[in-house]
Amino acid sequence: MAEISLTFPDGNSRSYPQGVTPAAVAESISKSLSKKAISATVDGAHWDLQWPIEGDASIAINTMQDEDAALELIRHDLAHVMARAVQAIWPQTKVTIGPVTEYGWFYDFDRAEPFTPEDLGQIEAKMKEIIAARDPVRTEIWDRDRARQHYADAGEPFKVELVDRIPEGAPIRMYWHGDWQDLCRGPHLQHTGQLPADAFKLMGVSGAYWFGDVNRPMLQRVSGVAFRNRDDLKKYLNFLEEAAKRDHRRLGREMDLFHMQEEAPGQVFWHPNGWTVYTTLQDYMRRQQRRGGYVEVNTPQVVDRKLWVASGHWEKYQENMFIVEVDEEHAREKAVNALKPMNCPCHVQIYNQGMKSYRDLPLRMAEFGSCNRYEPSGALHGIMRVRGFTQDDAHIFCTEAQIESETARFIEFLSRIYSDLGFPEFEVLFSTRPEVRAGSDETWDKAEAALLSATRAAGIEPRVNPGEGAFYGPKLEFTLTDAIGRKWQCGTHQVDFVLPERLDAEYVGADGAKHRPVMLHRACLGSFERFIGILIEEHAGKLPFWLAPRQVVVASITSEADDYVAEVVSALAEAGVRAEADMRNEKINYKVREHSVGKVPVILAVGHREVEERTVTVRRLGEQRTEVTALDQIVAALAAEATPPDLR
RNA sequence: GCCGGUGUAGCUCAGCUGGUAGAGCACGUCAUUCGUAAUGAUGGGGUCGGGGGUUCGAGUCCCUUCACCGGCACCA
Repeated sequence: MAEISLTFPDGNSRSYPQGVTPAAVAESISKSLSKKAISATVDGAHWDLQWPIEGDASIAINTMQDEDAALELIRHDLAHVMARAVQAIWPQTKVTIGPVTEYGWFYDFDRAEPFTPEDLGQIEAKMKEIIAARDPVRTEIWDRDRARQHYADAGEPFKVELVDRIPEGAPIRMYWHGDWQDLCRGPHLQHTGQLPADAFKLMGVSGAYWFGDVNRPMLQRVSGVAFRNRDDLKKYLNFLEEAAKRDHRRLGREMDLFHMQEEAPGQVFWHPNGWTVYTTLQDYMRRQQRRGGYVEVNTPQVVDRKLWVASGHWEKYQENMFIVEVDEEHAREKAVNALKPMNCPCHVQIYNQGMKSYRDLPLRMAEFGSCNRYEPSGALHGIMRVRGFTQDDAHIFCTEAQIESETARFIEFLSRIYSDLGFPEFEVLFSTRPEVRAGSDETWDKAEAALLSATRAAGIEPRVNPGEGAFYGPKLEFTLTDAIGRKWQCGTHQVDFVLPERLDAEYVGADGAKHRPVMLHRACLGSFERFIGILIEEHAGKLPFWLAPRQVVVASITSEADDYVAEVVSALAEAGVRAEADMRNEKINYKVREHSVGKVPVILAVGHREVEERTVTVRRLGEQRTEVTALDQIVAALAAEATPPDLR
């Protein structure tokens, strides 16, 4: 029999018969390794212990110490164990797919009855039984007809479809966990007893379309999380609790920033505190835009259908628009208007007033554009995904030759803003031409090259997202990562060849002839609503001092200090600090607690001593420590801190 | 939009198998003037998300509708 040579991680090689399995290799090394082994890595591929190795290769035997392999196997085997448990309890359930996710797995089932949250406990108990049974896992490769027939006989139509979808030439692997069988690409553990029975948890039930397609049946997804040990699971559950505490919907209420109500779903009622954050951020953006060479405009909310037809929105975006019909007395038919879902068509109207020359370009037109989109009800989420919002929007009208320099300029503009707002790091995604598109290949070549080279010139290598560009042009998307690792796409920069054409924008070139400008759609924050939501969650409500809605509370310890409290508050207000007095007849403990819960960054406590010495006792949010400081000193210090980053 | 869940006082939540709504916090009043995360007493506050039905009787059961939550789909 032919021999092959396997090279171990330490560099040593040994020869084995061709077709040897990693299980046998582990066995040949030591009894204990063969027990502990969970899988192998063969030439970089994750390899089942039962799969034969047919040629010379590098090999490493994985154990639970190898985190990546261990987590993948634990989660993947748990998916199978769960599906088995579900079919054991409800035999009529049809199985579909059960992949590994970031922290666990899910399995989609087809069953007439819905799973209830109470069912989860039962499923979990059954899973633990299966783990305790230490059932062996085995695998075979079948041919397509046999696999298809097997699933057809078993009444598993989804599996039949999966068999059909496996590409020609790829092995069709059948797996057994004990006597329970599933189609699976593997790899899997040796036996169910290798699963940690105390390190997983079922998290919930939800709906999911088969293959993500709205037109296909809706399945029931049961999902879980799993780790290598109980501590890791606990850590993860803790993390979820922490994330829940940062939830902007909860903090929005606790900090009295905004509320939402049934009568205006997906729209924000900004309270004084929240509106302070909003306007502070907007003031900052307005200064940045002026500095960045933009002109600011403002355009109508309710616009006649004619414009949306011309721009193409009526055809492509209508179901997302709020339509407003107006019955006018002498008109033949109702006037049909729509609330603007985007600002671009209106900006072109301003551009089109008067003849533009190439000397006017690039023309950077910004608007804090208030838009309304009829988002599907299921998409709404706090102030992050809403139906009424304001974008920090701008359109740059320029020539094709200016795309590159304007892109570079925008990336610089956005970098500074993100850095000021506490996000020095961001990722860039570059979406290239889709199948269906407007504009010539030559134009696309130029635009894509311009975006790419401008991004690279900024020292950023974008991740390419092939074919995901808009039909009207390629785009860059800018994504922030927050303090707990979640990603938020905020900024965007899109080239548009189509809208200037549709809305007939033109300029007179140096040659005296008329030309089409290119439009660049761009935003940094995206929408104020969403960005403020991100800021709240990023900082867990403890916003940077300059953005904090209530910056300072001056709290009296005894009512004899009231006059001095008022004096301190007005000194701070005079210096541009948002300060308020708390002269209520309450103990200082009570006041400190209340304002700490309200995330006020600085509490100044004053009693007899402070009145006499003209000082204040400073307590910063989250610190136990207090510090006595002279009044004029703290006023100057807080005034400096309250200054927005761009004015320092 | 789809699947599932939830909706009781401003907030967080209790209210068993139907018998006519309750706590803590918040708010008002009074007392207390207090040194860094809840002082005490006392008072007011709910057509139980909306509509319809079953029933002698509905917060509780049924239907319907709206909103929210978790996913899926969507985010040209």
